[in-house]
Amino acid sequence: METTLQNALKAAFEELFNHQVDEIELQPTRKEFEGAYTFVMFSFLKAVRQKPEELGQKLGDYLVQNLPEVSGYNVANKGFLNISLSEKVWIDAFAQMAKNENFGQLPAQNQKVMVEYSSPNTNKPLHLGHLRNNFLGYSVAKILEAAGYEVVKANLVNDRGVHICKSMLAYVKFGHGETPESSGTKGDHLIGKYYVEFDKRMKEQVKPILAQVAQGDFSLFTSAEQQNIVTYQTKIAKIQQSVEQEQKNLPALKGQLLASFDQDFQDLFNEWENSNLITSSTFKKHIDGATFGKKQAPLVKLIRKIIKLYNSIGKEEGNIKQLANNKTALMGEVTQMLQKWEAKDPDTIALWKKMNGWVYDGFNATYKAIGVDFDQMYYESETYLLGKEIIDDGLNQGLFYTKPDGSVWSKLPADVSPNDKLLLRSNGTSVYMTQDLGTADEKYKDHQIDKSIYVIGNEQDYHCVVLFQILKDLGRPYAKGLYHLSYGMVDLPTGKMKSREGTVIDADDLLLEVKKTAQDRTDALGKLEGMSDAEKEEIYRIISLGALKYTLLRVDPKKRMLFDKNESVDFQGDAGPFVQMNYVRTRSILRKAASLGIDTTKGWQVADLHPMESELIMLLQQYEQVIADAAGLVDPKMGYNPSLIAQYAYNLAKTYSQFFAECPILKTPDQSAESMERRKFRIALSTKTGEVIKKALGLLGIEVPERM
RNA sequence: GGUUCCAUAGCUCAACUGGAUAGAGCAACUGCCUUCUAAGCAGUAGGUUGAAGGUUCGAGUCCUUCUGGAAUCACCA
Repeated sequence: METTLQNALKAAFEELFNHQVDEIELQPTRKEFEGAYTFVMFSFLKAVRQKPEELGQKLGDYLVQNLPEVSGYNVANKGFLNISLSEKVWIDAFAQMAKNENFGQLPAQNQKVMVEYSSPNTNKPLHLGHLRNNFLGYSVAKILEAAGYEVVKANLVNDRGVHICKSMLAYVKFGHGETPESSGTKGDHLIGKYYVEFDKRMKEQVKPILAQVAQGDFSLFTSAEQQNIVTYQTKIAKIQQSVEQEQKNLPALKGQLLASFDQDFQDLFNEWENSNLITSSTFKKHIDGATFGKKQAPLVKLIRKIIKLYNSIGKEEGNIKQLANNKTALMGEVTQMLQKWEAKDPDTIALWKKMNGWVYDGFNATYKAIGVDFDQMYYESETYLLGKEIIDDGLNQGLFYTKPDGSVWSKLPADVSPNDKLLLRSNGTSVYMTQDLGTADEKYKDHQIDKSIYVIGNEQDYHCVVLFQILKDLGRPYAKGLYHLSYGMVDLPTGKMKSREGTVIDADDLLLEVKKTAQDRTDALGKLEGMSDAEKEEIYRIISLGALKYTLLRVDPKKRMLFDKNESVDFQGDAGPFVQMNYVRTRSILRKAASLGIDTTKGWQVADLHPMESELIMLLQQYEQVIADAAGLVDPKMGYNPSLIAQYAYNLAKTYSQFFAECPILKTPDQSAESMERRKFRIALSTKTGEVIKKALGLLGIEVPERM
């Protein structure tokens, strides 16, 4: 229909004004105005030298005369041509849609796409951030399938390296042979416990080293490291100076303004000042959350500045700590263990396999619980040696070069990166980037994919840019199909999630909590009476997952989002359960219709439409377009975006809810044939809406219950 | 310091990529369950889109500057 209108408008321009138009853009008419499609005329006014009202009238008349489907038009706000379609168009469109079982499945693209997501570390359990990643990846895969692609879901598990050895070592030293069975702990959580344990022990060991450094004794470090430490310390000293500079202003401002703040603020301020101005996150939180008067602003601003400076010092100190960590006895043992692992020492490998097995059991349980799966697993333990032949390839092509110490580097265009990228250490071992290069080749070898989507957080934007650039420079055939679906971090009200500060929301815990809420709410409504416990459990599961997935997917993936455990998982309004509930209503209608003995298989005949009916049909008709948008068929930059589907599903559910409240479906005013036909039509409309809701939610990885 | 991203109602998010009177939900307030599932529907209130300039028929969206926030820039992964 849209293209018919576009062509007709093009023809109109040519016939009426002898003016060639390449592209006509139509948009759905806004709800407040009469019409189905809107043509924005502004850009054409000059070319055809017409006033907006005249042009609108001429084009409108032309459409009405030439297209039987167009029932009318209006020109609004000096430039918007709103085109109305006859009700018959909508009725026919719906009749066709209702027959189409494959509605929502776009024609085959004859292309293969790989979506890589999840990519966990085997040293700690999954948390909220992973959930966003998993839900996004799974949903994008479903959307691409609906858009006609063949999809391979891949998971690249980070199962080797220093961090894995940390938990292994901690387990050997402090584990006393504990197992998931003996401790009653899920495997991934058990390993996570030892990773934390390692960190704790290392912190103890690093203290004396740091004390030594503070006294100017760098004897433990190599000369290069010593240089770095000096650099860091110089930076710290410089920042320290700035702090002192700023601090000088503090007493005066304090004397002037502090009394104007509330008691909470004053208390926190005093505590902060007395603790030698050490960053107090509670104080910062208080400042960020509060509003201040204009007069108070200078003091607040100064405090902010000082806190920020202290944060910078913290970062620099962190760098020194990092170097010091490597000098601890524990880290020495870890390095030894890694070398043993790489040398395939039987005991080390056996331990590694045993512990990884536990983690995989744990992960698989969580994957199963959240309803995601994979077609292809990759393990870094198997891919970390890949990429070496790529090094040769790049050296031959003159894209890489070798430094005197034997390390290999990649040249990069200045606009991509000012620094060259290390690919091979001087000791000949490969880095993260090298592995990823190799894995990219491997993926292509395994599946001949046309497109490859990496679902990775935006903290790795730079890494992906460099990775893709190198592959492009190397002339890899799949390079143009690479796409980094860069999603924003999930923030908590307390700020960023940090495992060290214990502010991580664990995935398994969260699932349990949300399920409990779903159960309480469902039970309070009391609609599940007479069902078995197993049936109820299943419904709690579906609703809680729906609520959780919806909250994480309704936000534009690119944007960072805030997650408040107490408020974020909504069950009302713009939320998963609301959409699910409207599906349930359509099912309820069907059940009731069957019990009334209404034959829903036969067709129906209506001549006109209630406004809510046409609105529903219009929305239903947009479904396939929404899939195309969400899959990036129109514009890849806009695509890979489940939030478009979530928004659509919510709109459809909301519209159905209005229709449901306004239009009696089964109840008829009389027994006339017309009323009977109307009833059958509304049942069909209801059924189709339910189908589309189910399909749309399916693209988000959300299931629907039959009752709730 | 360089680069990139972000700032919209009290809160969480939208706004079809430059279009109409900036929309939803939550929270607050008013109505509506003897009738198809009220996790609902209808309504009220809530905005100088961080600030100031600019580009044009038209700016939340593009450009410049400023303010505030985040990420990143390793022989870590």
